[in-house]
Amino acid sequence: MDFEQADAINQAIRLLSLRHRARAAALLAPLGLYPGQEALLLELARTGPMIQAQLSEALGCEPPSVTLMTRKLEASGHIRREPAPSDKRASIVELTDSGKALADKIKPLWCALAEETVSGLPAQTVAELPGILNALTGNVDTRRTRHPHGR
Amino acid sequence: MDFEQADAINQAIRLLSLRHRARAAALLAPLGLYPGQEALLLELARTGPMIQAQLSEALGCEPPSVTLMTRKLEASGHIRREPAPSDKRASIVELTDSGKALADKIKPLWCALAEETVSGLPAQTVAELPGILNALTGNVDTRRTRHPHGR
DNA sequence: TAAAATTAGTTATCCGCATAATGTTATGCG
DNA sequence: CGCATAACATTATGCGGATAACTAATTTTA
Repeated sequence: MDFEQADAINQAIRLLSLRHRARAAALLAPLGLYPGQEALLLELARTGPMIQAQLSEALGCEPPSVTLMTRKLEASGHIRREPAPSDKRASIVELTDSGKALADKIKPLWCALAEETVSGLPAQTVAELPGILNALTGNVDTRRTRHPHGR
Repeated sequence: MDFEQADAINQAIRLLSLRHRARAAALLAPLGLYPGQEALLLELARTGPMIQAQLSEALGCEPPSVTLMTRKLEASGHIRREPAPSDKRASIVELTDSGKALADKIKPLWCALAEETVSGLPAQTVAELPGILNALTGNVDTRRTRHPHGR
């Protein structure tokens, strides 16, 4: 692949990251949320209470990031952390009523963001989009797919 | 659009951002670069010297971000900043010899990253990918959607 | 031409996310 | 058993990127 084409792809991904995140930030700001926090709330709303290690896995970010996110969301009253009875190392994270209400407010915003993002594209492209993006992600994911002679 | 589908799209974009950036970071680390800096060096290599406001426009990030990036790249000797003769407010940014050499080292890495990213996808999808991603970006770009398509 | 508005750049501060190092608890094995 | 190792969580630190507030220089306009 020549550099022009490679740069077009890499730059497009970089710019999409910046703009999609910025747009998400603008939509979430009225709810008092920063981008990234909505993923945590939605995951808890979808799957139910879980410990931080599971959240870290589900969100695809590292445990220290989850520590900070949960601390802030706990401070704002949207989640609650309780010690896990079966494992004294772990904290079970769950939504408060406030957090559940907030998750319900996020959902329509999330739909609006996705619709805005794909507007103007052919329906077939939209339908294939998640699969394509996940394939790209899987190709560069060094998190789960550890290589034999890596690190 | 229902929430499931919307979330699949938004989450896929979020995860791709994280993973692609992380992979870029791993590739750039041996060169002493952090992700984001390569875009600045490549833009200068492509277009030549320009003032920071033009860099900000080209990179799609805000002027304060450019201030920090240029300061660090100047400190590591890869770029040089000179006062613009025609406008005493502006600084002209250009690559040093070290910066030019570094840009040439980045290019193969950038090609490798793009190839890795799209590996396994049908050639037609790869060919359409930049256009699709740019369309998505344009849809959520609240910054300034002028320019058609350059580079 | 003097005043107002715009533009270039910097500083300060915030957030998300990362890695490294630390303390604590579980667990696997000899 | 007991001890080494792995796993959960946290703290500290650093980077990219954002906004807000500011200085200084340029342009517009009254």
